[in-house]
Amino acid sequence: MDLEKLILEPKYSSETIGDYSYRMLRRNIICIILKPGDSVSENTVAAALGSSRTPIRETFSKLAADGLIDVHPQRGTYISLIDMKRVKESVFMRATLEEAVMRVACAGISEDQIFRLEANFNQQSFCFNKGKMQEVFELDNKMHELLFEACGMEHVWQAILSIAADSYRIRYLKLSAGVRGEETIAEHLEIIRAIREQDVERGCRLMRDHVAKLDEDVEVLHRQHADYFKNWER
Amino acid sequence: MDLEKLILEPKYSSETIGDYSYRMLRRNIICIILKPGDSVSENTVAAALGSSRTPIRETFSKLAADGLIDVHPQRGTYISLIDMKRVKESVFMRATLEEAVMRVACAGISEDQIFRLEANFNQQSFCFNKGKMQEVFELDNKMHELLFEACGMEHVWQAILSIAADSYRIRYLKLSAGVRGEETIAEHLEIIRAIREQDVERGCRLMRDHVAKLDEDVEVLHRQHADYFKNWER
DNA sequence: ATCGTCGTGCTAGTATACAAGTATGAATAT
DNA sequence: ATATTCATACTTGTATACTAGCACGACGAT
Repeated sequence: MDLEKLILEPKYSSETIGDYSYRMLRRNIICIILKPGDSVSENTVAAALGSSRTPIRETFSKLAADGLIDVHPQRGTYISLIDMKRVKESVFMRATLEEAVMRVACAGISEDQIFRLEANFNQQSFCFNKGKMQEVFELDNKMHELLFEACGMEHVWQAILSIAADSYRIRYLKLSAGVRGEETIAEHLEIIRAIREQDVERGCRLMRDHVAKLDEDVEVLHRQHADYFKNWER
Repeated sequence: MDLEKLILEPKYSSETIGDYSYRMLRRNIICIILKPGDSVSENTVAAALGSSRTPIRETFSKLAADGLIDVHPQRGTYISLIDMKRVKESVFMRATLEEAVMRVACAGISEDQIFRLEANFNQQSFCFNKGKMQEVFELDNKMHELLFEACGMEHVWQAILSIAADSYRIRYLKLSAGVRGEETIAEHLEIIRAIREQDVERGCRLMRDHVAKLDEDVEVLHRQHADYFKNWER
């Protein structure tokens, strides 16, 4: 185990150690700093973050619920492999729900909500041109969250997140590999335009296709890092 | 706080105290033994279950994620009010996803899967006639889980569960009040029949209506227990 | 050389003690 | 009678110590 390379942002003074360690660990797992199969232990993480085991245990419990770690009592804990079965289900779920939400959004959301989406897109475009892919990644996620929020579906987005962690790892790998960066942003622009023009059918189709594209072009990832995956069978 | 009336099933020897306490607390909250607004504390629960605070803390963390308790640091923890906003989102999500899953199921699932659904229905009907509403409640939930499982969507069902706790409390209240018990079971029969006959459109419509009916006839609950709810505005 | 035994060190699960902040109510001053 | 102060008890957050079980390697018997 090798936690020196952990990316550690500063801790907000208001947040508890438990919240902080969850934020950091989740981020490091999704960004493949902690690699699938790597071993972690409550003790070493606690030491790396300069805390005791108690708040780390809470964090492990949440990460296990996310499917990001596998806890084997009395044996050890490991960063989970990316489960393609889970990814497939996550894509099905997102495609279904985001289409339904697009139907609501295209029926009409407030001008302010549209502005927020456009402002987010503006930042995405800017960061992409500057090569700040980490920021693009987070803005992408945030844009979808904004859409659910605009439709009063915050909790539905939370539910999606609860099984989307593996999809995030794939999305991050693809972004790192330079796969489908520009196209993705272009699709975002089209989606926002459909919302503005209240073009329901086009918007739904765009969103359905957009989400489904997550598991396109993943073969190249599998070739490079076959040991990151499980339940691959395509 | 008044934990004498907690229903405590025996603990499986294999499960940890953390898992056991989560199972018991969740059950007692959903069955309104612990009432919305009631105060609970890590200490008193630990004492009631004869354990220390550590595993109870994990349980509290999970219950908070489910939206079943509200933790106020240094002040106290309370059984959360039933959030009608969350219920509304949960119904939207279930209606959308269960329809999509029905589309898969009606396209053809194995004979064995259909048998399991029918066996479950048979038990539902039996228990209902015997007045065993607690069992009916659990078989109802199980039936929907079986359907997702038959379509290879176990994780999607898990995601639904992650925001469905409040809906469960409502469903339980309705069942206790004798609201729409028989109709619900009749609908289950129709749904299974549609699957067997591979009648996609009828199956989807039945399921959509079935799920949406959760927030029908809830006014009577609100009249009886207005203090159980928040974000009521209908 | 191979197999089995046992000890050592690691793991996660649990118990307990302490820290820091909040609500409450009694005591006191006005 | 009312307002203020302050001690106290209770809350969750954190740290630490202990328990039980597994992996692994050294060592010895065969």
